[in-house]
Amino acid sequence: MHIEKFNPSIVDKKWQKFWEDNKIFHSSSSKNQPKYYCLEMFPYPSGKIHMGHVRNYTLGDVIANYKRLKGFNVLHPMGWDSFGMPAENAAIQKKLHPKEWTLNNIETMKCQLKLLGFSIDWEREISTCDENYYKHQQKFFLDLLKKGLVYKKESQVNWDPVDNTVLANEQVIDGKGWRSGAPVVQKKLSQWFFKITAFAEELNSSINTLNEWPDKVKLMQKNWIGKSVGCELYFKLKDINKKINIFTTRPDTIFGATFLALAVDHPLSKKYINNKDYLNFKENCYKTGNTDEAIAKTEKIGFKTNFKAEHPFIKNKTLPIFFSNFVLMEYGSGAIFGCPAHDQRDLDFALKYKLDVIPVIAPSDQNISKFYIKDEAYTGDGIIINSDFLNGLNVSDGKEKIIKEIEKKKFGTAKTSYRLRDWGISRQRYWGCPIPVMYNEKNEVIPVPENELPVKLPSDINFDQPGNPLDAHPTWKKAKCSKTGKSLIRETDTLDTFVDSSWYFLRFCSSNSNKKGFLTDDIKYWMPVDQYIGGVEHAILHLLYSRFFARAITKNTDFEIKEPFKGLFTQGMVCHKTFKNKENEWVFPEDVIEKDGQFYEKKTMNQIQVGSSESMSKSKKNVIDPQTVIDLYGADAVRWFVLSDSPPDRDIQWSEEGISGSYKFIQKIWSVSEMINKIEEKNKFNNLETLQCKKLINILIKDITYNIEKFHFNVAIAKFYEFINFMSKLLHENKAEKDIFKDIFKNFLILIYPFTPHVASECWEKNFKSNQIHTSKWPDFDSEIIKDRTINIVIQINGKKKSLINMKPNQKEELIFSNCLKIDKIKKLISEKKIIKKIYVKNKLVNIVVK
RNA sequence: GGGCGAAUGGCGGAAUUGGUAGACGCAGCGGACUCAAAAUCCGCCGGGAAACCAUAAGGGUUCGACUCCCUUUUCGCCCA
Repeated sequence: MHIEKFNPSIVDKKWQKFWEDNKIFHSSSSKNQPKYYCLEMFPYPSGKIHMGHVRNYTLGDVIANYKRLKGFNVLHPMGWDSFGMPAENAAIQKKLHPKEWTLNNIETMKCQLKLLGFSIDWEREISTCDENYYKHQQKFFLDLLKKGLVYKKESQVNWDPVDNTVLANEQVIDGKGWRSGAPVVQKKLSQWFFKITAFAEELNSSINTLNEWPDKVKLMQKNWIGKSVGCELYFKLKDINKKINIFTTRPDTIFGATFLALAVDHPLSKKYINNKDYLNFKENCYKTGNTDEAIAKTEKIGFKTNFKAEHPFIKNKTLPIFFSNFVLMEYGSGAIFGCPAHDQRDLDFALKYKLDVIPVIAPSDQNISKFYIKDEAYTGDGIIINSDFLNGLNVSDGKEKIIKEIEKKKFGTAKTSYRLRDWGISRQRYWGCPIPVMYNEKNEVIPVPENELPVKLPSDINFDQPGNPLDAHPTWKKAKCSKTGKSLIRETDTLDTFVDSSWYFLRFCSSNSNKKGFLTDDIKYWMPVDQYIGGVEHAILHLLYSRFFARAITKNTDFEIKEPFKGLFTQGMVCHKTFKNKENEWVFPEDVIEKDGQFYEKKTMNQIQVGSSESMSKSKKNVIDPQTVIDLYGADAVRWFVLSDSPPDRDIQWSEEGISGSYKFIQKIWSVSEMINKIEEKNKFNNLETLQCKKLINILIKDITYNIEKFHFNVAIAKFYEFINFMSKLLHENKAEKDIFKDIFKNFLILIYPFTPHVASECWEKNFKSNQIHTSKWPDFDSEIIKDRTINIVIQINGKKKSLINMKPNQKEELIFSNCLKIDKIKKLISEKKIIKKIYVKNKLVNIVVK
């Protein structure tokens, strides 16, 4: 039998054209059908798509296709996160206007995404640098200004004195500007902020409702928000009329307090500015540095003062006061009380300075009288002891009670603090959304009237001078007040690009609405995003900002959004081996050739050092261009490969063998299809194998459905291999019956369509004379056919597998045991031993415990 | 330093969550077809002659542990 090869370069284009011409992937505007919103993080248009994009969008595409076949109205859009620094760098380096550079890149990348056959609704395409997008953002900014959620304040920034610009933390490398190389200075600058802290509590508590998010991401957000519940507490100083304020999250351990520790520059230090010993000590403290890391690593040292603090709850008890290197003025009030028994840092300090250690919490599973602290603090929960009215309570009840008491006696107040800081959104750059405000001669903020929006970026811009190009523009910033006619100056800062991406998922719901950023009816129907897919690198900022911004802009509207992303999936990275030549320079994989297990540089045939496999990055040149691979193997093979080798949430190793294996599999689907097409009608076997085939397709339906729902695409793929190998074998042995095989294959094609839509569509057309596979219904499996007529029951002795017994399911326990005991091997193993216990797990195993 | 997670053949990984460890793929080995090669097809493929031993190492819980608990080691991510 001669079978033509499957030719992806022709077939891919054919179907991509068909899908586009017939608008197959456009979501329906009718809102009667159940909806499914599948969204992948939109790309920054940096030039070409990379393998990470391919993986991300393939994962989403499987889900989108699957949900369509399941009968959902699917929204699967794509857009461009198109503002940002690289466009300005390109402008400087290549003398290209940022807009031109960006639009070119979008064009290229859009073509590439289409080459992969993704089922994207391109009619909803958006781009954040488009004024039709950012004009709505400017409106939202003004809304938030009205709501009091945007404000301006002075803040410390990283300032590059050569480029005259603010740098983000990640643009500061070893204390120097990444572009100028000049030492960065700290500067106070007036900047715009979003009041994300107003939502700190809600953003924190609502994390618990996100049960389709990875625990890892939820934890990272919780840690970032950093809620700590505790109280402020005032200690009176003995003999002088002064108080020291401390913040603590463990007021329940107050009876175990044996000292106070203050930051070296605490206000009380003024009393010691003439004390040489103190000054020396202070000098020493500065040496240790002030990062958490430095503090954790260095030995805790203290300087004992002559002051004593009165214990608020124990009459006549005083606590010594130290300056120390492990308390910083920047945190809280620069003072803590030390409870050595229940804090390791405090304990280390107490042991060094021979201070009392009073245990006040005992583990509940231990004998209290025997419990004592040696050199390890006890930080767990337990029962409070040695603590007067708190005795017998657990930690959380103790906290509650002591805080009440503290407030009652006016020794302090309950306080919840958050690590989260307000979000600084000012960027001194050109290629971003202009902040729609102006200033009058008194430097007062005048919001741009809504009917004057959008504030457009000027297109004539000059990057020759350092600093903010907008600020340097000769005319742009000059404006007039529409009411008074007075001259005004525009804000020349633009918005952080994280603002752009904080609401784009709302825009997709109404992407063609000109008047409003989104329409209530649309977001009521489409939101929340049912499945969001992207890299874990956005686990904190982007996802937290989106949760905040969606809340903020829908607050007090007719549809408030709590959580924009119902389900979140974070995919792993695509890795590749790294190559270095003799000169210690990175070498692209395409310039390397393998021979007898050794690697050589193609040009010179010099040997190449092979380094570890790392996530693909341009700087290490360990990148594979998706375009080349698509040209060579076709879209389906590439899609298949990025899904096949590893679970989607882990890193995947790109390999030449892997992609060619995927290509072979695509060819195999085609050859099975062709063989089925050519089965002779007269073949009638009704043999065991065809029955088995019927059973296997039903098992496959079950397995694929289960594994797609669980995001176990790599397992789904293994199941496809297993099935097609079985079919292929029967076809080769000429044991296949036409009608039955066609029927089975029909279901197989529907199942594999979400993964490899081109080859599935082509096989469908060839076998079933229809180009409508996408209108198929996802098949259900027949649970009767799946059932085994006989089952293997494992026989264990003392929990170890010794034998198998084949029986009909649901037999009586006694019968199974008696059959087991008839087996020679089992007889032998049991002889001379006493049967202690028999365990039977229905239809699975028996375990005979002997002695 | 703290928080979180991971470790299974030569490699990537399965094991529907406490019940037959190693599915499936890659690499490798043997064979068929071919003048030959590629492609394709058919076998084998953790160790051990076997009893058995094996899921990073050691302990525990259990009739039974890759799966749960404790200790150790290594690696990864996050916060500083």
